[in-house]
Amino acid sequence: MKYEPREIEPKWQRYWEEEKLFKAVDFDQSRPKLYVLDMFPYPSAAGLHVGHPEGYTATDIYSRYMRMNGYNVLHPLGWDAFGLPAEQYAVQTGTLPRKTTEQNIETFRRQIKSLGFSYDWDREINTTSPDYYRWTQWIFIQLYKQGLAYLDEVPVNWCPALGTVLANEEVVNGVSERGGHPVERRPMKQWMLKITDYAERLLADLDELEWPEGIKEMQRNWIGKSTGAEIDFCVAENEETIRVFTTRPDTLFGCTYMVLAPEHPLVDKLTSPEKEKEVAAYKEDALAKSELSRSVSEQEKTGVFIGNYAVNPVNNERLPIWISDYVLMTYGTGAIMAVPAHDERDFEFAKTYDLPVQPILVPSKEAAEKEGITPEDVLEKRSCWTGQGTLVNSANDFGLDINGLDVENAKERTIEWLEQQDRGKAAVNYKLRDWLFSRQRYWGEPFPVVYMEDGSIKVLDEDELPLELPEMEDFSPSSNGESALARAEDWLDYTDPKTGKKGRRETHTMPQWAGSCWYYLRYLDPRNDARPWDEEKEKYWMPVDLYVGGAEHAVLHLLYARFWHKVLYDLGLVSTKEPFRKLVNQGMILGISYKDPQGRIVPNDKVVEDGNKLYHAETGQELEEMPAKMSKSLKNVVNPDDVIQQYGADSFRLYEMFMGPLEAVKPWRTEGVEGVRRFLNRVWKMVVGPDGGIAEEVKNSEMNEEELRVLHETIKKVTEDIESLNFNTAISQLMVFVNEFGGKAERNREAVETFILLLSPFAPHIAEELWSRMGYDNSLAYEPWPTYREECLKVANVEVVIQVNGKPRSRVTLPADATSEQMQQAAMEDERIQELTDSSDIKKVVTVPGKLVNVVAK
RNA sequence: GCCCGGGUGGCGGAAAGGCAGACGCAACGGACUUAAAAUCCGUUGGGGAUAUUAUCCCCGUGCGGGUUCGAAUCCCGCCCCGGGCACCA
Repeated sequence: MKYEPREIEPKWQRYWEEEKLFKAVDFDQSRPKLYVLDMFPYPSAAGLHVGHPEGYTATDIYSRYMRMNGYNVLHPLGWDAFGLPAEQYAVQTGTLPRKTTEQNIETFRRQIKSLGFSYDWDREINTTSPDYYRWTQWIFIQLYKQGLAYLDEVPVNWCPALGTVLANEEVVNGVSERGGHPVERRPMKQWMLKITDYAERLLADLDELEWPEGIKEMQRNWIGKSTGAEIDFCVAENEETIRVFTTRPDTLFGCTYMVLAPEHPLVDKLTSPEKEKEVAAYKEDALAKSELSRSVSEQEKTGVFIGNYAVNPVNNERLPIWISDYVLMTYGTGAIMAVPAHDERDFEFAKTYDLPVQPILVPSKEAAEKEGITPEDVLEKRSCWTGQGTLVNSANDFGLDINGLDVENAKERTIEWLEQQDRGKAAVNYKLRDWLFSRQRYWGEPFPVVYMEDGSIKVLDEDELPLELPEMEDFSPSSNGESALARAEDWLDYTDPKTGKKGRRETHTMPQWAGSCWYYLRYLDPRNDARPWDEEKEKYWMPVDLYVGGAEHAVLHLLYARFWHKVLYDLGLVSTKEPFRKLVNQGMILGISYKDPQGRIVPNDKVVEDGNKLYHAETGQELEEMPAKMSKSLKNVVNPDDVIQQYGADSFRLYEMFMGPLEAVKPWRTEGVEGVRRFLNRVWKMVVGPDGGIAEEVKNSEMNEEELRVLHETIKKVTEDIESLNFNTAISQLMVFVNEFGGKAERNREAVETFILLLSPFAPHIAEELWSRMGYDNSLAYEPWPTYREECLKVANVEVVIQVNGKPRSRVTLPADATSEQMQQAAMEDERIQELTDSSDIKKVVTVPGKLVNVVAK
């Protein structure tokens, strides 16, 4: 009887679902809890692609394994379904987003279920369901009440093509991350979340997380903490002071001019009458520039002198004040002290406008040499030096002398002096900015906010939630920066049920990230309609023990969710400081593509095969294989439905895990799926006979030493590899087992049963089927995980390598527990070794017990 | 430019400082078959020597050095590829 995944897979999927086999039990005190979470998918119209199930398979294997180890596993899934792509798709097809979203979810659910994952489907959630988003709104209200949500008129990233503003995180190189449309800066009234209040904690608490170092580093860079000083500069002939932030207070004596951001509030006040025209023109220019042109660093520096001077607090030198767009209003104080001798940007600007350069720091000869310059180059203003060195020309008559100090001590001393003089203080700055939280879109959570006629802002009461999204025929955004909701007449008008006062609802909606900021908490108590979650359940299940998802969420989702979690923690609503204890990023799966000799990637439908070679159908150029990101345009997308149809879900799962390490980027090869399918065929034939019963070779026979060793080696390796998520090597060990036992005339029954259990987390359908054919009535999902016996791993004799000067020259078989002396003796007696060493002196002999002897001879 | 990853057969990839290439794919040879597919068995890093089939030698983990009895693995200096950040004072 043949292995037929198409028959057995749906059967077991039905069984698991009907029996609710993977139900997570709240408050089970008899077993330790384990929360294993996948980043929930965004159900697109294209359906699942092969990248999604990679992480899901990994967490499924781990969950199934841990259940067999006696854990009470919470492993849920849901849908992150609000957001721009769904709305755009709905606009294109002319259907309601709610409808298309429902269809997409249905497709995703069907596809995911066909892979046999052990989710607790009773906990399925959907961010677009009013039962869910009422609590997203509720959390927003808590943020508002904490003063962490505020309205601000800010220059934002307005994207005309998408008809919405975007967060800084959603703008990449000046164009929208989705779609690549141009983005311009434009002042608008927006909801902001004060994530900056949490910058320090978001940074510090990274240390306690078991996350990939790279992701933590990316978050650290994003938060961008710098320590330095704030220094006040008096303006000559004026009452004003200009405050700057600098990380290099030690270079204050080298400051020769100042620069303000063009938007700086003091610019107009400080501009001299004769410079007004020029300044106004420059400001207009700078503001019109998009983020793109403004952030290209190679661009030449421009600026305008505003006709006024500030005073350097350490030496009373007059410093011309300039404006330039290389100074950003959004970082620090929007003003800088320029130290051209020791800052590349200031140096470049000073060269352009012929401003004075004052060196005050000399590098050591060696340090300078490494950069290909000399200390004289710095002192004679030919080179800019930003590294370590010794301070010079840095003393005044008012008690500050930092000459001869190194950078660190000079910083400290300068700050001390500034504090004494009341001219500055130590300060910390973060690159992180507040989170722009509104979108001019229809398909998102409505803000529970009303603008009252008297000008006040009212957030809705808890009993007014959910504020449901009105159903609209036309939900395209308006061109003036308001969302479609501005046209929802009936919905807009609000009358306070208690006071009777009237108002108009907020027409913006929340960004896609809102729903995913707290979904892991809703899984704990998904049907609670009195509270977002039960606090006791939260205490039982949290934190998430393992979180698996793509690295593209390194800063966005993962930073936002941590921020909300910390707010909830401060409100006493959650019991842990951090939501996700251990994080793993699965690597992308690439498609097979081809490149021409110029390195250009050619779409797969333009590739023709002739003999063993590949050619471009049109140009005739010879092509070379090259993996590339799967995309419709390259025609290299693999559809999981096709793979499952042809090879089965177990083969699909096994192949995705066998390709290579979970975190690595790997190219998809359908031949590889055939390989693991062949493996499962051999597994089937190892257990099942031609009549469908147990194969007659499976019996209560004695195992020989080698079989015993392979069995226990397999238990050990598979166990350890699942623990460390090295699924590829676990699978190769399962293959080793089948290579050993598969063709044998006698296959020990116990060994075969153990093997089925070891295989079950990876290929659960075939494992269940074999288990039941072995005569068991119950699912194997809660069978105890096999354990290995140390003594069975040992073998009586081992082959010991004998090296001469580190090169393997001979091998001898010795008892595994041979002593160093015995090994040495065997090496010396070896004919080949004697031959090789007889004309030289033996200097020493190194032995590694059970492995190797190295004879060092000269 | 800066910060992370990573470079091992034809390909995906294995290797607590101890026999490099486990496991799989592909390829080749053979068995079965009228034939093919499927399946099974065998070979497969490169070069060379001896040679009735086995034995041996040299080279080989991006490049160049170093540490060590011994390096894919550790250290120093480069090159290339992938990802992230990018006028953040």
